[in-house]
Amino acid sequence: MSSEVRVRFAPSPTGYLHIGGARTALFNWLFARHHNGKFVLRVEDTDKARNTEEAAAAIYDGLRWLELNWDEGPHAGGDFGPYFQSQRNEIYERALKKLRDAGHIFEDAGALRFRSPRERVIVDDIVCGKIDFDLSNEETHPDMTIRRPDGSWIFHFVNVVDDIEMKISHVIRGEDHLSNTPKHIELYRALDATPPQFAHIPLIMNRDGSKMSKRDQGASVAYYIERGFLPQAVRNYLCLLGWSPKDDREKIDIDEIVRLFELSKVHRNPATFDPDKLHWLNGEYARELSDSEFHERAVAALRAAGIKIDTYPNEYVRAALETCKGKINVFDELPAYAGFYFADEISYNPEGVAKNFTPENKPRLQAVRDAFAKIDNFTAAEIEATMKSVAKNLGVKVGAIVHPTRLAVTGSNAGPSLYHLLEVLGKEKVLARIDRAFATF
RNA sequence: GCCGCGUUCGUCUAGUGGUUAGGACACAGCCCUCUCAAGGCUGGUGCACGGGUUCGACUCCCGUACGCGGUGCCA
Repeated sequence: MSSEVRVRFAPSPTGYLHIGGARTALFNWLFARHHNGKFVLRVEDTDKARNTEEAAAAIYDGLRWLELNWDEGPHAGGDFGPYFQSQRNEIYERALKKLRDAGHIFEDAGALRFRSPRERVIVDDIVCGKIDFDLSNEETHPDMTIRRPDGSWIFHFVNVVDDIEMKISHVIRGEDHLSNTPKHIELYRALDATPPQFAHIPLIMNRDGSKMSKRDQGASVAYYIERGFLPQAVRNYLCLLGWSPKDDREKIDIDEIVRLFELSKVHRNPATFDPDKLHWLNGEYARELSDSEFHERAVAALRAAGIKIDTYPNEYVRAALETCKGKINVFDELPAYAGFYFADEISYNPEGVAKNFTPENKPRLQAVRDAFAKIDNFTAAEIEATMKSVAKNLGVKVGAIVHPTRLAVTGSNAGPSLYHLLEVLGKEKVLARIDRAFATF
C-alpha cells in the first residue's frame, strides 16, 4: 500500500555528523520504527562529488554508533537508489524537462529558475500546525533558482525530486527548513506529486542561546565517541530534547521510546543542550554496565590515554578496574581516576599534600606502614581491620589515617575504596609508595 | 527589511480554565560513609510583559519585548 511510512535522513557529507543532525536522524528513525516503516539514508552531495565516501564516513560512523541503522542507502542498498545525489543527474534532468515542458522554468543569467505560481500555500505541519504562507509577492519571495550556470543543482530542487522518487511519506527535518517548505510544496505540485507530510523539529541550541555550530565543543557526534560516552546514553538524552515521555522518567530504554514516540508530541520550541545532564545520564548507564562491558570500555579508554596497561597482568588490570566501576560517569575520566594503578611514579595532589602530609600525620602514616608490614594476608578485609586498630591505638578516627595513606599511595584525595585499592596494588607496592611519600614531608 | 516559529525554575520538561505549579539535571546543606561517587533527606529560584475573554487564567485571544530560523544561485 502507498500508506507505507518512508522517512529519510539527508545529510550533506561535510566530514562530521552534527549533534542536531543526529537528533534529526534519531527522530526519523524512531518514527520509522514506531510505524514499522523504512528509514532511508540519502547523501546530499550535489556540490562536492569528489570525496563523498570519505566525507560521508563520519556520518555513517555516527549513525552506526548510535545504532540508527538505515534500511536503504549507502552500504544498505534499496530499490530507490542511487542514494548519492551526485549519481542521480539523469533523474534531475528528467524532472527538469517535465517542469520545462509545463512552462515552469525560465533562464536568468545562465541559471535556471522555477516560476512561482504566486499563491498562498498552507503548510500543515505535524509539529508546528497549520501555517499560512503568502508567496504572492515576488519582492519578498523571489523565484527560486534550481540550477546554477555551471550545471550544478540547487538543494531545494533535488531534495524535492528525490523525496518524490524515493516515495518519502514524511519529511522530518530541522525547523530551519520550515520557511522553505512552501516553496518545496510549489515544486511538488508543479511535478504532479502529492507533497509528503511535514514535521519540523526544533533546533538544538547552545547554552548561550546560539545555534550549535560546527565550532562548538560537543557539536559533533565524534566528540562523544572519542570521550567515551555510551551511545545508549547519548541517544536517550537526545530523545529528551524536544520530546518527553510525559511521566517523570528520564532514563528510558530505546524500545520503550520507540513504542511511545509520536511526532505530534514533539515540541515546537528549541531546546538548549545541557552537557551536565548528559554527563549525569551517561553515569546512570555506566553504572548499570555489566562487569565485562565496563572492563572493555575502561581498557579502551586507558589505552586511548596512552596508559600502558598491557605490561600488567590481566588479573591485576581486571581487579583494578573493578574498583572503579560505578565511580565515573564518562570513560575519559578513568585515566585520571585509575592512573595510579598503572604508573611507577605518581605525583601528589598539591592541595592534598598541604592538608595531609603534615608533621602531625607523619608518625601516623608510619604507624600504618608498620602495621601493613605485619599483614600476611594483604586483603581488603585484613587491611580494614588493621587500619581500624591502628586508628584506635593512635586515638584518632580512622579517617585521620585514611587520607594520608590514600594520598601517599595514589597521589589523590579521591578514588576507589582505599582498602580494596590497597589490596589490588599489593603489599609491596603499597609499602614502597608510603616510603617514597615520606621523602616529601 | 520582509516572512515564519517560539517564550513554565539557570537548563530539560509535566501541566490544555480552578494545582500548595510536579519531576529531572545543576547548585547548597544534612545523613550515610575509608575518600569520591552512588543513595536518602532538605532548600532556593519559574509561568517574559501589557491588554482582553471569563466567576476564575500558566492554560484561550490580541499586542509588545526578546530569542531563533528563513529569504537574494549553501545544504
